[in-house]
Amino acid sequence: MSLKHALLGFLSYAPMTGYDLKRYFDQSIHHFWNANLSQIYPTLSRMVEEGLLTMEVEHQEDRPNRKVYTITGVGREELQRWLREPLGLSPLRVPFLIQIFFGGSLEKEEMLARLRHHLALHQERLAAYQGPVREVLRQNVEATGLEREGFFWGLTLDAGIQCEEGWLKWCEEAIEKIEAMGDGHDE
Amino acid sequence: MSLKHALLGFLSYAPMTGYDLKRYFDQSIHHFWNANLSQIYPTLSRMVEEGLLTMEVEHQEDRPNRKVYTITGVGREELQRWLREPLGLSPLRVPFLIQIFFGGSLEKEEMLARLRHHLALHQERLAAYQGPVREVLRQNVEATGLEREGFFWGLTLDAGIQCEEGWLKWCEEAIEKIEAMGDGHDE
DNA sequence: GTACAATATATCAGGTCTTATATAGACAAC
DNA sequence: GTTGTCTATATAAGACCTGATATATTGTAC
Repeated sequence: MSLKHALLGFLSYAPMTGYDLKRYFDQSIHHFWNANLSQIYPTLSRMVEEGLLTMEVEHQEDRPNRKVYTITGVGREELQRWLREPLGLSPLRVPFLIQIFFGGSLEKEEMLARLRHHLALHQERLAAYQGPVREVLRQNVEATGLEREGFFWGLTLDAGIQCEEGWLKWCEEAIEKIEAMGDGHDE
Repeated sequence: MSLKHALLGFLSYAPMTGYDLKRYFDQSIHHFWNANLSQIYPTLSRMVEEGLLTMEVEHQEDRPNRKVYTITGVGREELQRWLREPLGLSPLRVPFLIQIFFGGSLEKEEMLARLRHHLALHQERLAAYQGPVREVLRQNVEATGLEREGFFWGLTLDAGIQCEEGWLKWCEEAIEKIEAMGDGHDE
């Protein structure tokens, strides 16, 4: 289970609450793995049962108590073990390509609209990766001083950018090909 | 729910059993959407309840009866509606990048091993897309005569290829960068 | 001729993830 | 002044998906 190991990873930097962890997810690995609080909380509880984490309650008066999670020795070992484990390729899940696959019955203009919309979404995402997302990463390296770690954080962002560039190129080529087609349902 | 619409898509070509549908999935959209039989069967049942499909049992003596599913008018309408619906970008889920992200604590050689392994997997997959997968697609177009549909089937395969090429480039660049690093745990 | 894989069909248990809901203070908008 | 949104914390219901299991025939390997 990858979520478990992502949580171990962040908790190997410092003890945190589920809410803190969610913020780290959103800030740093959101471009290749997301998680909801409603998924993080029960997973943390399970990890305590498994001995990977310990939990301490910090009382607060004005809002719900903070449950601070700390990684155990067993947790660190498990993280190290998993980091060395060879993983297969993760299957893709792209609903948009289902629309394309069965798009034979749509008119040419409708298909073009779909593709142009998708192109715009990927352009936006690419711009975010190259701008604000890269910037947050840089700030995190500066704030923590984790130079070596930061190098690998950057690598994952490079992967996201490479991916987006691939999608952009594909969208552009697909649009060209469809524009070159005859009108209506034939070519 | 995308699975539902993928099933509607295939059933818009011809009536089929769950088992048949699984074969189509594996043959044609496997590179961007997969589904198990254990997921397909209950989904088909639900779709009958929703009025999107009808089911007829064909008795067989030597093996379990065939349950043949046929798309209804309502089902066709729902498919057409969905094909025109703008979709957001699907979030990526790449466990391998979690390993990279938290890989700062691994030795250089261990990281290189991870990346080279991953590179080989993507090379394999790219070769499959360019060879056998493309060939099966061509045969399906020939067998069905669905020229226009085949064009869109091909587009989805192009997307898969583009994606794989992006990954290959990323892996190669990452390997170069890490090789250029000093030994041990620094810089 | 016996073991193993593939074809053909399907269910069930359980794990993962999403969506909706709950509480409560602070702060901004209008 | 009240509506909305943000910070901060968490649970519950249910949808979605994976992995294991079941059965019976046909074909392949040794």
